[in-house]
Parts: sequence; structure tokens; C-alpha cells
Amino acid sequence: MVTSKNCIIRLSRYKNALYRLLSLGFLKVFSETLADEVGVTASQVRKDFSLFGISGNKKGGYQIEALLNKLSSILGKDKLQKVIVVGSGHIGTALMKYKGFEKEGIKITAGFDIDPAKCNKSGTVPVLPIGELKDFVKNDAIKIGIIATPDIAAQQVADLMFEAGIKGILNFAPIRIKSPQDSIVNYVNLELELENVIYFVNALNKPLSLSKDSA
Amino acid sequence: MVTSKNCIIRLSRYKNALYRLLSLGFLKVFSETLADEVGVTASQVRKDFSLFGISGNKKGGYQIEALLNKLSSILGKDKLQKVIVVGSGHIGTALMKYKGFEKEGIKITAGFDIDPAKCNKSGTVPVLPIGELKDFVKNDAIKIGIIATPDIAAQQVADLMFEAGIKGILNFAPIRIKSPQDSIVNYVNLELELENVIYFVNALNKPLSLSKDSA
DNA sequence: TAGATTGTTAATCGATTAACAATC
DNA sequence: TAGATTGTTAATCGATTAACAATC
Repeated sequence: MVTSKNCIIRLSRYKNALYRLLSLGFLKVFSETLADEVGVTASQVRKDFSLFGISGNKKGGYQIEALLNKLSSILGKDKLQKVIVVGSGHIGTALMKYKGFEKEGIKITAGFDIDPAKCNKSGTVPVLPIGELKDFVKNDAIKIGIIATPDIAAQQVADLMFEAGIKGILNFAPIRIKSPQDSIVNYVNLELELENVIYFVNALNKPLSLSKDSA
Repeated sequence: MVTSKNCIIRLSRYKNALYRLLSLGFLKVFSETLADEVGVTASQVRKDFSLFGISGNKKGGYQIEALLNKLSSILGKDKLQKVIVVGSGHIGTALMKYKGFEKEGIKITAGFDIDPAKCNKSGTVPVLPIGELKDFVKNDAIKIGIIATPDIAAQQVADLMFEAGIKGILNFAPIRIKSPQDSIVNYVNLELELENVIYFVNALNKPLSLSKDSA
């Protein structure tokens, strides 16, 4: 892989910051300014851009609008991305109802659940029986799916998704997914993120002995 | 900081894997096995453990139960951690109702919202007016908070939290939080995670020219 | 004992940062 | 022009991995 995940994450952050700057009336930006905005170094910004052949003006910095177009195209934001969600528990439902995706060109076109009682074809985002997933995904040529099921179901759901032609998964279940070579799985693990915050809060309180002391 | 975020994240993963192994009836584990389970190298496992003065038996590997006790204590899982949530939109509400935290010793004791219509003192997790946050947090000595508000409100909410004595924040709003030195903020940005999956799915489809071509 | 595994040191790898020539 | 900023190369930094002596 030529580009690291972190690098792509930064591109997204640049994009978000640039929209903010644009809405404040700015037309161009220096690497230094953008770096401050996002919390990285100016070197980092220029390095990232050069990796993607994005260039600015030796003196005038970067044209924000042109930059946004390039970043959006790199990130696949130039066309609507259709996504499905499996699992209509608390998290799954929240994602289906979440307004933040639309403005990013991401549309959740359907949810799926194994429990018929949770299905509902007539909602804004219809929730369909899991049995219909394969046809739905194939018909709409959907490539991205979200797993928001209990962990015991996650691998099975992932297998079904891959079989249907899905290539990328965002997985909320706290379990490692086995996936084919030509696919990608990203993880969001809420317990783990909270646990991490807890650790560092506790560590801040302790005097300063985090180092090795050998039990 | 002596220990990196990634290292702590791995400790959490080790812990989860060890619970799984324990439930399968194993009593001890080699670094190699645990590494496979979590998807890292055996060196990594031993290195991480040695950073925290955790030692095993030169031949017999590590006692799972003792290991779990140590990891739990390092991660602060030996006592109940009380957490509040601000913002009772889709995500905030899902978090309040989420069952996964309890088994990890994390308890969401209250939610807060600026909209009186969304408040409800009698639910399983009461949702209180934001004005009551400060007293509530102080009285219960709460150190951890979750922000699930719109991005425009996030910084203000964070300031209020810090003022009340909160030291660690998990922030779901897609905005960078300015925070005091003695505090920590972790970010969960759902749009960004999805965007990342989208990028790599598109990149997998493209032949193989991710490299620089200079515009 | 011989074999296997830990704990730790040294080597490697990759990502970030600094520096600076090119140039507007 | 002089000053400022880019684009890129080289240096630094930190994290991961390999190797191996100690030892059970």
C-alpha cells in the first residue's frame, strides 16, 4: 500500500478544515495555516500533497477551491456513495438516522436485521430481512457496508456481505473480521476508545511512574 | 508520555482475547498464541508486557488469570468508571442505551441536553438540563465525559466539562477540541472512518497508480 | 539434558520533521 | 529585487521486529 491510513485520514481533515476556511471567506491558504488548523506540521501538509501530485504556487499558497476539488476526488466524494447497515440495535439505528452523512455524499440506502419484528420497509431508511441483503447489494452494486450487530454475528454477516460483492466494511462489533485479500475492514470499538480515555485520565493522576519497575 | 496510545489499545485487545481464551478453558498462554489471537507479533506482546513489568514463566508462558488481573488494573477496570454523555441526539441516545459498556465496568450515569423537551429525569439513564451538569459532575466526582452534540456546540460543552472537573473526553463531534494540559481528548469521527473505507475500496479497484504523477 | 519460551537488546522499518534550493 | 513559500531531499524520531542469551 503506497499510502497509509493515517495519510488518508489527514486528507479528510484537510478537506474539512478547507470547507471551514472557505465559509469564512478565504480563497487561498498556506501550508502553515492549514497545518495549524488541523494540528500537524506544515511539512506534513506539503508532503501529503506532494504524494498525490497536488501542487500550489511557490508564493501564493494553495487555491482552496481547486484544492477541495482534488481532495474530494481523491477521497471519492465526487459521487454519491451508497452504504448499507446490518443490525438495527441502538447503534445501527442511530447510524441510519444520523444526519451527518448526507452532507458528505454518503447515503445509507437500507438497513438489515435478522429479527422480522425490527424490519420495516416503509421508513426513510427501510429495514429489510437479512435474507434480502444479497439481492439488494447486487442490484444496487453497493460496495460499502456497516456492521452493527452483536459480536457473535459479526463474522457471519461479514461473510455474507463479501459474498454479495461488498468490498469495504466499517465494523462496530468488538471482534476481528477475517476478510478476503481484495477488501478492507475498518474498526470502531467504542468500549476500547473509552477504556483508552480512562487509562490516560488515571495515568495523569498518578504521580509519574508509568515506567517499568518490574513486578 | 511513556506509553503510546497504540500500546494501550493493544493492552485492551490482549485483555479481550484473554477473556475469550479463558472462556474456552485455557489457563495459560504463550506470547505466540496471544499474538496470533490479536493479530500482532509475539515480540510485540512480550515488549508491551515488559513495559508494564508483567512477567511470565520462561517455559510455561503466562497465567491467564493473573495476566487479566494485571491488565485490568493497568486499564483501570478494577473499579466502576462513571461517565456522562452530553447531547441526546441519535448517537448520544444510542450510547446511553448501549449495553456493551456495563460488562466493561463502565456506567453511564446521566445524559445532558440543552433542549428541555429532550430531558427526562426518570429514564434508566436520566437526561438532565445542561445547566445541572456542573453540580452533577462535582457531586459524583466524575472524570470522564462523552460529547455527542452538533459540532458548533462541542467546544462550549468541553469547556463546561473541564470546568466541572472532567479530565477525559471522548468526542464524537467532528471538530478539534482545545483542552487543558492535564486532560485528554479522544476522537471518534464516523464520517471520517467511512470516508476512509470508501477511499481504500476505490483504491483497490483502480489498477495500481496511487503514486505521484504530478498534476 | 534438550527443547522451548521468555525478556531484552540491537536492527529495521516507516512515518514525521527539518532544512533548503528553487522560484514566484 | 528581497522576502516568502513551495516541493523535495536528508535527518530524526519512534515504533515494530528480529535475534539471542538466559533459564525453566
